[in-house]
Order: sequence, then C-alpha cells, then structure tokens
Amino acid sequence: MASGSAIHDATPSVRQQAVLDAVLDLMVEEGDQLTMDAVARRASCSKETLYKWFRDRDGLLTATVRWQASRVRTGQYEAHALDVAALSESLRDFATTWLGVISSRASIALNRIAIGDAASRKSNLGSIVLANGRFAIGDRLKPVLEAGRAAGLLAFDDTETAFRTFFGLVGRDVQIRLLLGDAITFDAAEIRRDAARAVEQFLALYGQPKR
Amino acid sequence: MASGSAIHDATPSVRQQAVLDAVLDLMVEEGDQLTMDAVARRASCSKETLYKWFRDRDGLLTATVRWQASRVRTGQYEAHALDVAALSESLRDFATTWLGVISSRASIALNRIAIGDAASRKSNLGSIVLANGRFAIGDRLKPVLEAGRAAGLLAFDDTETAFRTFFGLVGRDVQIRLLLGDAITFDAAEIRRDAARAVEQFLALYGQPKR
DNA sequence: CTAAAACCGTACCGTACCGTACGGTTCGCC
DNA sequence: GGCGAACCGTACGGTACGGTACGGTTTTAG
Repeated sequence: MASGSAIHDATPSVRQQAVLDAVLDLMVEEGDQLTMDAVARRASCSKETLYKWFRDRDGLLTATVRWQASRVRTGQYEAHALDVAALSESLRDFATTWLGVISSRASIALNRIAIGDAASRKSNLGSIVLANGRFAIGDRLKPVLEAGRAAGLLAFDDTETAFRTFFGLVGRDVQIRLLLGDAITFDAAEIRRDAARAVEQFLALYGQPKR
Repeated sequence: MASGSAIHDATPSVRQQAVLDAVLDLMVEEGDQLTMDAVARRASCSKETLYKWFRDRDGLLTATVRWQASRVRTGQYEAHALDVAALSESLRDFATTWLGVISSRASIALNRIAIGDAASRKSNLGSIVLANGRFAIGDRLKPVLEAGRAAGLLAFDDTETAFRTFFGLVGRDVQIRLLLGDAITFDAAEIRRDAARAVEQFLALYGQPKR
C-alpha cells in the first residue's frame, strides 16, 4: 500500500497528475480518440500501471474530471460587498471566470465526454461534472447574492431562482453552441463585454433602485 | 432508381420513416447502444437495406436528425403582434414550445449523440442539430421581436443580442443539466411558469414603458 | 404466371479497443 | 552489491461493432 496505489478519491501523486494531464491533452487534441493505448503512449507509462492506479477506463476519466475541477477552482469571492460598485465588480469577475471556463477547450472536451457518458447509464461522470461545474458555482455565487440582498442592493425571494437567471444571462447559448462544434470566436475582450452586459441586465432585473 | 434509393436529402418513404422512428426509439431507450444490428432488429429490416438507403451509420444518424427536426417544426408565429398582450403571448408560446422540445427525451438523446459526434471531426451532425435547433428558432423568433420593435413595444439595437438574451432567460441551466443526466422534474405546469417568468424578465429588460 | 427487383435474416470479415500477462529495466532500501 | 517492488513496453485474448455477402422470401410489373 505504498503511495502508488489506487486513488479513488485521494489526491493523485505527481506522476499520476502527469498522467491525468496527458489525458486532458489527448481529449483536447484528439477529440474522442481517447483510447487507453493512446493515454499510455502519451504519458509514457504502461497500460498495466493505468489499470493499477485507476482500476479501469471509467476510473481514469473520473480522476481526470476531478483533477481538472480541482485546478479550476478560483479564489473565494468576498461576500462583504457593501456597495453596488463592489457587488457588480464581484458579479463581473464571476461571469468572466465562468465564461472563460466553459469556452476553454479542456472544459468543452470534458463536458462532451461526460455527456456521452451520461447516455449510457453505466457511470456517473455527468453528475461529477455537474457537481464541480454548475452546482459548485451556484454554491459559490449564492452567498454573494445573499450578501447583496442583506445590504439592500438586491431584491429576490428565492436565491436559487435568482442564480439561475444570472446563469442564463451569462451563458445564453454559448455552451450548447460550443459543445455542438460551432466555431465561435470568443476572445478575452468579448468575454469581458458579455460579462458586463449580463451583470447590467441582472441588476436591472434584481437591483434595488435605492436603499 | 425506384423510390427506395438513397435519400440524402429527399423526404424519406413511409417505410424509411418507420426505420428512423426505430432509431429515435432506440436512442431514447438504450442511450448509446445504438448499433446498426439493433436498429435492423428493431425496425425489422436487414442491415443491407440500411446501408443501401442511408449509405453508412453517419447517413442514418443524419437522416434521423432531419426527420426529428421536420416533425418538431411548429406553426408559424404571427408577426403582426400589435399590442403588448399579443406580443407577450407569442413569446410565451415560443418559450413554452422550446422548453418542451429541449426537455423531451428524444431531443436530449439526439443532442447527446450530436455532441459526442462533434468531438470526432468526422461528421457534421453537430452543425445539423444547431441549424435545426438553436439557429432555426432564432430565425423564427427574430421577426416577432422586430415586429414588436416596429410597433414600439420593444427597444433594442441588435436583434441577435436581444434574441440571445431571450434564449438565456428561457433556457438558463436546463439543457446542460439534462444533457449531463441531472434528473430534473419538468412538467407542463412548470414549463408554463418558467416561460411566463422568462417573458416577464425579457419585457422588463427590453420593453418600452409606453408608446 | 413468370421474371426481376427489393428485401429479410443471418453468417461472416476486419478492425478497434478494453483489459491482462509477461519479460526486461529502473530505483529504493538494506 | 544484492534484493524486491514498481514500472515500462509490448504482445495477446476476447469482444463489440461497422460494413459486406448470400441464400431464401416477398413484392411488383407485365
């Protein structure tokens, strides 16, 4: 039971992280040519080791999803946004980060695989991606929204509903178009514009005119 | 060159439609177990006939997407919405129909396959789904929005931007959650509520207070 | 009624890929 | 230096599936 055993839910070793990075690279470059042989070749390791560490193909994919999720987690968003400028700044940061994530090639590849996997009910990659994506950002954004409400800057009954509206205003049709292969141009400048527009619209819907 | 030849883009014969319905049934029931053998068994036809009619697996999937799209197309939405009540009624109808489509099991299965297909750049199922889904409804909704603007009920500069906002307000996180296998409860009543809320929010953002 | 075309069911081939086995090699440890 | 564990590279078995071939049957046309 040395450090190189099955990981299941522990943090992967450095070597294992290199393997998972190879998986991510392959996902991005080769699309669905994600065979165990290709991973072993790319990571310069043997298939036997892959199966020893990750049990099977599904375990490897699961570990990859978790690994990618662990590095996407950005800093906490301060919840003590007391004035409208700080609140909209927080929201803009949030929207910018989120748009950057969902338009990244790694995220697109990962979501595609998880969606294809959700079709066959043999695994739960889809729920893992959901937990680390949609629901994780919900958990991180809701305190910000509630702090805004506590400060009298926002007005809403249900935090979940308010968050989902924000989610829709930010994401719009971007994710589904990217997943379906639409060649969208989406540079940093446009992401910032979109984020600003979404926050503006959100404040127009939920902002309190004055305190 | 009798009626049973390759279809490519013509309307499929009745027998061919039955085959395509079998494909849809299999997509919904079996997820990704969509093998040519299974289709032939389900449709009570021979694989040889499948290949004769649809050339290869990809042609069969393409024809299935087109077939499903052809039956989803609902009636035209009247563009002569002259008062705000008629306009919001049109938008509500639109949102309701769209939410019903993207939450249907057939649409989910089809989008999953198209997304998995978009990963391997060997086909263009993704663009076909996009053309018949996201872009088709854009083409059908934009005249409504522009008629509303012409009547002084809506105010926006770019129709595309306004439409994408509406798209986001209606769909929010629904499609990605369903694609990733989240077990969302989404009955007709809830769809109507969501559609009404989305239209309300859209009018709050783009509606003109008076003419 | 007959002949040709279309079609069904099934067997078959080639390939791709998952998972395992095994010989050879590196590396830590005593 | 020597021993064992971990690991690399590769070869192999098993299986699933896309696509083809073929005999037998139904349908269509004249």
